Amino acid sequence: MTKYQNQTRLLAAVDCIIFGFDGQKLKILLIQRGFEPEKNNWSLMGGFIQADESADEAATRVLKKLTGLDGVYLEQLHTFSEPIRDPIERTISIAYFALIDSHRYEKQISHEYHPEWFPLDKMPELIFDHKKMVTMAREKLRYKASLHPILFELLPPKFTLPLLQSLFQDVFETTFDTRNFSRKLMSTNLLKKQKEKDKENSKKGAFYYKLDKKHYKKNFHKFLHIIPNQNGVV
Amino acid sequence: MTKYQNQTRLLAAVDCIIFGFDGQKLKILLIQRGFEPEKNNWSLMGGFIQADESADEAATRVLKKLTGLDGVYLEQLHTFSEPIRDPIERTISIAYFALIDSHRYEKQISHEYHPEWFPLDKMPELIFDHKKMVTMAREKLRYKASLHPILFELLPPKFTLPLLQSLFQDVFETTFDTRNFSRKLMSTNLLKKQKEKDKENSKKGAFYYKLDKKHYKKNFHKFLHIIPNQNGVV
DNA sequence: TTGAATAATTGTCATTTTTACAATTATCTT
DNA sequence: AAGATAATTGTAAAAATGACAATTATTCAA
Repeated sequence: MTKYQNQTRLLAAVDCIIFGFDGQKLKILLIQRGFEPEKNNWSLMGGFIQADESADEAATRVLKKLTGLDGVYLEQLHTFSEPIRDPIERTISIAYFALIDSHRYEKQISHEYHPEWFPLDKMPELIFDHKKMVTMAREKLRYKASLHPILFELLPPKFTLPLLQSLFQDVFETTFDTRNFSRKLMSTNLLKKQKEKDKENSKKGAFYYKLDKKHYKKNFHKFLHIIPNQNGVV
Repeated sequence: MTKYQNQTRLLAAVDCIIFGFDGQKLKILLIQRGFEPEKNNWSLMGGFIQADESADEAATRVLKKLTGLDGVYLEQLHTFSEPIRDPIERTISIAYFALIDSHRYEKQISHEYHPEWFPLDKMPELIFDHKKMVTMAREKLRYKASLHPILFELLPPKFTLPLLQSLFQDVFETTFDTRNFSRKLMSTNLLKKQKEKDKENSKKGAFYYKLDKKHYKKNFHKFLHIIPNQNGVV
């Protein structure tokens, strides 16, 4: 059979908004673009979709090329398709957001792209419409995190309650009452208390917790409202 | 500057999952495809993205072409990009879901595409991956509707509480206690009681309500949990 | 006119969840 | 042994939810 007639062909790319948490701040991973136009300017990690791969596969490939990581939380965010978003040639971009445990990442990073972590309030100018992508990713992260336990994807396998709370506080730009936060999280039955403590960050030490993986997968949909009034959350 | 070298160009289309409510059942609008392949088989309404338009614009155009309607609730759902989803030529499809007041629609329908409403449990076979799109759209509709007041988009400007409840019940495939449902909806302050009643459907008649548009836009994010336990909702 | 039929409307109480608020505990350092 | 630091834990009031059925407005027929 013949091809479709008289239609516009265009390029399709993926771009990844990669979130990480270093124990202090939520950050995103940016690279310096390696080719023209906008060569050496800050950009999301991305790449063109190849003839034999889906967008999901392309995003997974691109993410692995940069971080070396498999099995990363990756979710399609939105497709950006303004005709002139890329000045060289029409390219639509399917944006994905990824959540990674930055400790795992440190060991395997590819330095080929000059990647760097930026706190969200200290991001440089970005090429094309990447700023808009980041904004949308951030909104979606908040939205999902207020309903589903996705923020655990940013943490190492063992983590303390104070660390967990500081992550939530940073994501939502607010503070929580320790007692209420702890109770809420415990009520999910997602956390398994360990016997060891983390003694690095305090004298008393804080108990480690692990995620109950089975419970996590089973109850991903029925999480809870972390944020009482979702002001400004999309 | 020269174009990007050695990359695959492909076609980009939009497909619309159009939901409507006729007072009885939630339905979706399907058409019979007008060209090969799969000519005359049931399909979502769609079209190729043109050179000068974004995906949003394409979806709006396609929707208007079929329904004649402007200002319809339209939201990007997901991009489908399997390499072989269209056997003729590689085409990625950006799927949108639309919510329309089917009363408005009836007056302006285009019969060029042989459109027909189908209840969700009586859909015919669909071409390509359109079944998957519908499934995802339905999940997203439930998900959003349990958190945000989007179902009003399916109703005429004036509607009764019994009608509203039957819509919710159909979407969530459950029943609600009338007293609790009413209390919950009233607590949103989204509804303005009218003085007239609908006498068509009962002897006593049910009061009409209108949506408080200002409140609606302002508080779209802070709706409520209609569904007590979101079992099976994504 | 009255009574029966139909469907809409409204109220209460027990339970659960949420929120606000501070004292106690474990450990290290001096 | 005392002081410093940060983690851990409890309780009571308020709000939201869930489970339950009686009352009301209207029409139609006797």
